[in-house]
Amino acid sequence: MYNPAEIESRWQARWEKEGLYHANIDPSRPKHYALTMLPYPSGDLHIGHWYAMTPSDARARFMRMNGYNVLFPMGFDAFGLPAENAAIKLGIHPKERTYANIAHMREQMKSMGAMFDWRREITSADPEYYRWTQWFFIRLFQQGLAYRKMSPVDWCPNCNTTLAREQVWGDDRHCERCNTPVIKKELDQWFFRTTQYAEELLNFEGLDWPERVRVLQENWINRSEGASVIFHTEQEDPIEVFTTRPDTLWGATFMVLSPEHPLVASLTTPEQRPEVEAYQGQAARQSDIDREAVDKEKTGVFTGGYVVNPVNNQRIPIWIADYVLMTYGTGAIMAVPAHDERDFAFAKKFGLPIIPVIEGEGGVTTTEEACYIGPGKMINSGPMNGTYVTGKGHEDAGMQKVIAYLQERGIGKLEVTYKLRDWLISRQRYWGAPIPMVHCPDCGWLPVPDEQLPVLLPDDVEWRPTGESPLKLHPTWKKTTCPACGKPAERETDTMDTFMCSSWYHLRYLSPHYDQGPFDPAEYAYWMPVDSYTGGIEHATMHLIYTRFFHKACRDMGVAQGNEPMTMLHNQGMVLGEDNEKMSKSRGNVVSPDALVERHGADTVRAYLMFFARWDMGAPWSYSGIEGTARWVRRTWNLVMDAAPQGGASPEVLRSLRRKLHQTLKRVTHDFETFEFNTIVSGLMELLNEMYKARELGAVGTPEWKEALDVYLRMMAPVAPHITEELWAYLGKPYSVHTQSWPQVDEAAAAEDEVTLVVQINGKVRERLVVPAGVSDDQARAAAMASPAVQKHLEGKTPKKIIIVPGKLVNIVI
RNA sequence: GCCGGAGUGGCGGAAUUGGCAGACGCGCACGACUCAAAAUCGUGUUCCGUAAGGAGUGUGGGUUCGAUUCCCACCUUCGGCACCA
Repeated sequence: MYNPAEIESRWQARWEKEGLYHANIDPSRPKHYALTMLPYPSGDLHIGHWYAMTPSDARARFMRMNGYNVLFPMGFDAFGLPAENAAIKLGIHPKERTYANIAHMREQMKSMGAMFDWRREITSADPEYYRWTQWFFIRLFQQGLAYRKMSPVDWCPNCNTTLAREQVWGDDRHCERCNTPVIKKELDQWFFRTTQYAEELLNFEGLDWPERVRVLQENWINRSEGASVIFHTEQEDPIEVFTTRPDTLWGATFMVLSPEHPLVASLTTPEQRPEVEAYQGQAARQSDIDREAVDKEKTGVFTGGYVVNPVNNQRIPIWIADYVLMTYGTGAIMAVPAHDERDFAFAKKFGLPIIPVIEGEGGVTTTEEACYIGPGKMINSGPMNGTYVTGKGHEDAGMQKVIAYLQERGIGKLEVTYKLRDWLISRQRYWGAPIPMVHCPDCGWLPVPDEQLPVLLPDDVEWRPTGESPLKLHPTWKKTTCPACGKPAERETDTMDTFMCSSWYHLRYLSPHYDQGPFDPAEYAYWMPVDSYTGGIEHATMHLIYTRFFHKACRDMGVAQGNEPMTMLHNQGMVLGEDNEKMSKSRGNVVSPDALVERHGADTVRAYLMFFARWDMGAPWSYSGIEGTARWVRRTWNLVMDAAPQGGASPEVLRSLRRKLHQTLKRVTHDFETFEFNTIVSGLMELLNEMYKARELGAVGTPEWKEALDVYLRMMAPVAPHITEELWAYLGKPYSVHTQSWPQVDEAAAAEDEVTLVVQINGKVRERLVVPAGVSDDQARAAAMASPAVQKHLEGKTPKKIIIVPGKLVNIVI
């Protein structure tokens, strides 16, 4: 009787005791660093964690059986808001709660039977870990990649903290954690210069990553090519604008500044001042939601100031309008209403002149009614008249000509702009790694000396939210002395965004207790880079951009090697509830892995998660569906354990058993390589069905049968590690099945000796003929024509044409 | 609006390169075993049709001897971005 609970706990105990999954440097074997994104210790392991981790584990096991020395570590991304929020609600210290959750989840994870090397476990909230998070912050600061800036930031009034751009979601711009609409707040904050790597981050060379992630990152970074052009006010103040359409410069009839633009105050004439200031106040009070509504009626105010268009010396008015954003480009635009929809709408509303400067094919251009934004030849553009432009990027010859013209006259130059912004690191919260910086009234901002790291997070703080950083309210914590002059100074009281912790965790796994640096260089040299990274697509524009940035910055400071930290990436989809909705407690559709393991065993749960959907797509859960996989696992057990007829199998039966075995091996091997877990399981199911048939026909006891069992168990081992280990031992084979090598395909055995030849007439299947494999085209044609069914359908007509796909198909065209 | 993915039986899904659509599993139906039920085993299961046969991979076109697969247009849906100059 198959008893998964007993088998699984017994083998797990033995594997752990004997260190079966310990990964150590071994120069004699090729390495494989398999990494799956570490969980946040929310309290309970979710079926989604199983869905992410167990197929990744199976893949890691497959690689191990293929001769690789595999590192497959696990840890906890333990800092962060939810722990703090939950703690506030329940009155339990975040640290206490987080570590209790970790203890619980670690035990839950062990029930997966995964090949995690627990000796390498990390917890990002351990001082032993965040000492090095702080060390990296200081290195980035020393590289000039960390800087402080007063800036308007997205602030969640419920979480009482700042949010990065990607932590603000949806049309109503709400907090990703608590759904509260965010507001703007002006704060002095730490930033990392991710923008310095914008161009390099667009280069995915050598990365075996999904197209989807690449596109998301490209859109996020959003490179646009154009020119920067300098205009001068009548007071000779320069105003720089960025434009992707320098070819339309002759059509610029006004300029628009963002209401926050620094020059607005000095440009505004006394008579316009009241109106301008009122508009600025109104814009400041408006949330981004209102400001960014696309179809919103344009608003704006004339400043009273003018600039001169450098190409034609036209004097054009300067307006301010909230459709120009301070956070993109230079916060100022040249407005060309004739060839930009937004400028067109603005000009129409405020009665500003519209001058067409591009004429499309057939003389099409902008009229009072419609704005023409397509390609064409330049008109009304003085020396550039007649130049053909597409309006798309630097590669356009017309564009090059225009930019060259601007450059010669010192008016403008080639420019590339990115939407990517610098990474806002500061969080006004308690449960995070303290930013290791000290502010001295005389010396300014200085890093905490390395030997004083870690800057410990104190336990005795008032972590209930006040809108101020909890560390600021601690009576003594922030008081220190200046590392340079020794005078009293204050610590930075903000903590770091947790994405900082997860940007380098793959390095800490290499040597989690190493105290001479963030990682042991010998371990780094052997294991890095990560060969296979798996995790959710939701991290495409956050974690995966940050960790790439981090790696490149480390490379440039000589701490890391290579251009990329993770060479291969695969994303799993999401397991939805049975109701096809996202799982949530409030919907009551959450699937508990613990209950499933108790009922079916981990092997069945693992197998079902691999089988029930394409891994990269995900699908709704089905409680009845898992019965099928449970049946398969049980049938595997019974195949080995049940009494069966001995002997009597014909050579044909044995031949076809071997054929199916090696065909399956070929397929399963391929599917493991390409992360197609669902067809791995279905392939094994098919093979099992064949083995049952062969067993009924007396195959048991033959060498073919023994080979089939051996290979079947090896193939199944990565999917269902416990039952295969048990059956492997039962068959008297050497411990452990998981250290066996992956079987080799016998191509000759896998080859078919008969094939089904499909005969079509005008593309419709009319006959299926079983013929020997390797049949010649002539033989195929003859066999097809000889078929009575074919003759019947030919109705005596002569074929016009006969197409033959060797060994597969004959299509007779009449 | 822009970018990307997806659309195949009652359901989850399969189909190396343009060549047998629906593997595998769920569910369902019938049968065996059983006093009975569960479990297990067997058979069947895209739709229409008694059958011969016909239709069929979101819709409409196209290329081709042949299209789930390639091309064009569109619809639905999911995800991302969105006054980005």
